[in-house]
Amino acid sequence: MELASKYNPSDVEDKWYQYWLDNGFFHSTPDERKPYTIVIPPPNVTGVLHMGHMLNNTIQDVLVRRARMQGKNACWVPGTDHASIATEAKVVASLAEKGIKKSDLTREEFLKHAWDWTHEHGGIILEQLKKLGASCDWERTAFTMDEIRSDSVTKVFCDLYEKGLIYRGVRMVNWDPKALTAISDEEVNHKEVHGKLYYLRYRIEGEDGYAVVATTRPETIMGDTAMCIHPDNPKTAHLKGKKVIVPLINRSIPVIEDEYVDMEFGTGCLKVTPAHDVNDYVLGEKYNLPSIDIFNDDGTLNEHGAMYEGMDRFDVRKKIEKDLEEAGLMDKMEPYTNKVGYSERTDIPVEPKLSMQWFLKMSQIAKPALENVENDTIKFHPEKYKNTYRHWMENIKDWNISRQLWWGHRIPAYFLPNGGFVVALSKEEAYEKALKQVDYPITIDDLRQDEDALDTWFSSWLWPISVFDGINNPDNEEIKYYYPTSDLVTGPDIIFFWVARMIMSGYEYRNQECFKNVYFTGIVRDKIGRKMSKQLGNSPDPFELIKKFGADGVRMGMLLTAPAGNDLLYDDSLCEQGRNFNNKIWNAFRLVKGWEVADTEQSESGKIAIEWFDSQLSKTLLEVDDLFGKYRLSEALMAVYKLFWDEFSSWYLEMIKPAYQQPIDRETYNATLGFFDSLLKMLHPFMPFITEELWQALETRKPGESIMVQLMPDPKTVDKKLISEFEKIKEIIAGVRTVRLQKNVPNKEQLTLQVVGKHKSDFDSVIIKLCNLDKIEEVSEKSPNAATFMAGTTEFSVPIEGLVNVEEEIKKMEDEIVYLEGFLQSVLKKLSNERFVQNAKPEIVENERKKQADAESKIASLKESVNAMRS
RNA sequence: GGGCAGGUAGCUCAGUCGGUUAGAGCGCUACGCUCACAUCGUAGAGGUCGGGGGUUCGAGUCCCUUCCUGCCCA
Repeated sequence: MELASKYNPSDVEDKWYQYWLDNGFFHSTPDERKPYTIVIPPPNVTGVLHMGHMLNNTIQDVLVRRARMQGKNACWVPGTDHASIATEAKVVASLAEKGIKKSDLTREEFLKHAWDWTHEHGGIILEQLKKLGASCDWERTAFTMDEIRSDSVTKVFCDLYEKGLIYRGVRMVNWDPKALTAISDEEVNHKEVHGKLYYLRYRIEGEDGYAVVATTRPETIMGDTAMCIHPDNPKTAHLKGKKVIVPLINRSIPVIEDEYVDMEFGTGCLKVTPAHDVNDYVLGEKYNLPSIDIFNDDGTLNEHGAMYEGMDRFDVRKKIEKDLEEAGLMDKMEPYTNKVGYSERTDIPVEPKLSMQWFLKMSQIAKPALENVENDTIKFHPEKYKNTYRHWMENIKDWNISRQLWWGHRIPAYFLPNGGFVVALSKEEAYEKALKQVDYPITIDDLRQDEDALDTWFSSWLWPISVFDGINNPDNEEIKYYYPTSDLVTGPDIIFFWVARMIMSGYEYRNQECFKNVYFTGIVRDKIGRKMSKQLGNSPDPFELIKKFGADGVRMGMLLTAPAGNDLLYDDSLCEQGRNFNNKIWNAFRLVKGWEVADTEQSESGKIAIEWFDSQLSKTLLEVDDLFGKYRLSEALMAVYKLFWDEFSSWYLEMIKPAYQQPIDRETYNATLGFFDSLLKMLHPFMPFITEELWQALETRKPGESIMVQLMPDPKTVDKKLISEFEKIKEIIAGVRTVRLQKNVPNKEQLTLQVVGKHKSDFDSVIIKLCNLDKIEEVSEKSPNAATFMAGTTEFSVPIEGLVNVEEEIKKMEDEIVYLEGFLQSVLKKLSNERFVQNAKPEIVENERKKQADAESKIASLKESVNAMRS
């Protein structure tokens, strides 16, 4: 077989993915095996794959493939969510390009456009995942707005309403004037903004003089309905019981007193705008103040804005500043930094706004969700996120679940002609309920369904249940088999949006955890730590990367430096490392498959190599198991990487490698194929494509066979003694190599190795082979013209006629003696300390004694050599 | 302002119960195109663990304090 010296991933990746699909290896149905389930964090249906998805889905695929190879019935459910705000915004924008305004369309017409858009762009991202090798059960692909999921959402809404957990009310909400919808508290990002603090003069009614109010938002004065002072503040005491005049519009408002006012801040006078500030809203409620809403939904001022009607809120701020100055009503202005809430979706400042919304009461359903994370029924990796989670859960607020959008699940509430509403699964059912509720004649057409849609998270929080249809059919076979799911892999940025709420719905609807482990990935950043973003243009195109480094290379790149929860500073060199590793595997395979096999007697070094590597492999298998158990995937990969590259390629293969153009004995060859088989299996979860390609070429396979459905090798007993003895052998070999390098002795020139004193010769065949020696001999005194080195406590020497500079050798040894004596001193210091000997554990003391003996023996032997060379 | 996480080699990170003169990968340096691989091989250099104080026979590890970074919340 002729194999190129470089591995070319693009030759094989599509072929094997198709093979896996054709053989149905990704598909799962319930059976008697143990289930292993992951539900994908559904990406936005109209999104495209970015580096975060690459990381996240690589991790999921590694977990799923490994579980499958452990004999579990692995099921990875893919899907997308409808992302109501983002998608609606995209559809509105695309319609605008065609000159169509959303307001000119009916709801039905708009939704048709939205579905068209979804069908056109939806699923691109899932196709992209296939390039990465994702072993999702594509037959199960779900969408948050498909029929099963939509029915589940409606059902859950009705159920929670029946339970009294959903209510409707006027509340101050975060209004996004661009998306034209309310958003939840979690969708607001607070940013520091450099602005001004304006000191405005409010004339006191019926007398001369002003009360000065400090505000960052002078444009809201038209909504003022009171001024508030602290009852105990002497500075403002003269205002008690008075009325003041709102600047420019000359409306008279009362002065109220409340301890809420911070006496230190500004002037001690607070303007109260109940319609436009959360805290003012509370004051308004308390003192029964009128609310004057001065804004339209799009952030322009309405008729209450007086002369500013129709202008945008930020334009008004500039204009009113001038107008106030001209009117002599601006006392002063100061630079000021404060925090402003921005919409996560549209990145514009959120407007606090009073509006009628639907809310879900959280306190009750949060309880089991908190408890079961606290008691590790659901484990977080890394654990530190438990803190974040606890903090949020203990301070939880009701969830605003309505959105003023069309794209999404419409709220199943139906208004009655003369007020009131009913909540029902369908309009027909609503009509039946309505008939019972009203005492006047109505027809079904008199019912008007709420215009609003539900928050997207109100559908994704059901995901682990709804993908198995566990809401509509709570007793179906699939939900019973696959639920609770095993692992969830997601970013810490959606711990509240999604993770916490899934946990709640899990307990509410299954009375059980929805997953056992949550693996929080880091956020992928660029080399210098910036978040990847389109604006910065610092995000690589995943497909260019796959083209350049191969899917396996990119997967490895993503994993290597991505310990859970740590941000990943992405750099192309990571994928390069992955690609290089693939090439290493490829070439190791080329070497092995290139050998001619003969039925000759097994070589001594081959025998030793097999015995040693067998143990080494088992040792790594156990390590990898342990690391996976702790979700330390990058370390698990590194363990396999080192096993393949260092132990297998650099040591094992060199040990068994036949001489040039010589055949290898069959016994050694077969063992090597066995090792290769095990190594490929260990590597497969990380690098599915190359491992399948080579596994198929390792032996003749039957159609329909695949490495991905093989079982992981079982670890055998690890011979620790053998492994540690072999580590010493490596040291000796490295010593000889160093001598060659330093003395410029080419490899082909045979050398003799002398051991000063006793030497265990079991591994001599290996040392002789790897160092190209003619023999290893024990000597009582080394040759005068020899380069020397220490391995352990033993001194070795390599006689090299004419190449050894005696002074240099002596200097080298003297340096070594100085170091060892320093070391010995520190050991002796410890041992001469009575308290150490008394208090430390016996094995620690014993170890120090051994160190002392070793150091002394080394020093003695070196001194002897120095003396011998001097004489 | 409150809370959380973290500061260990040039970079990214491990470091368990306090116990070898602190580890890995990458990068770097020197030499080498030895017939699997230069996407490689061999060898090597490189940290005193953010600063200060304390506990201890012994501290990267425990305590206090301080500085810095990131995240979350208000």
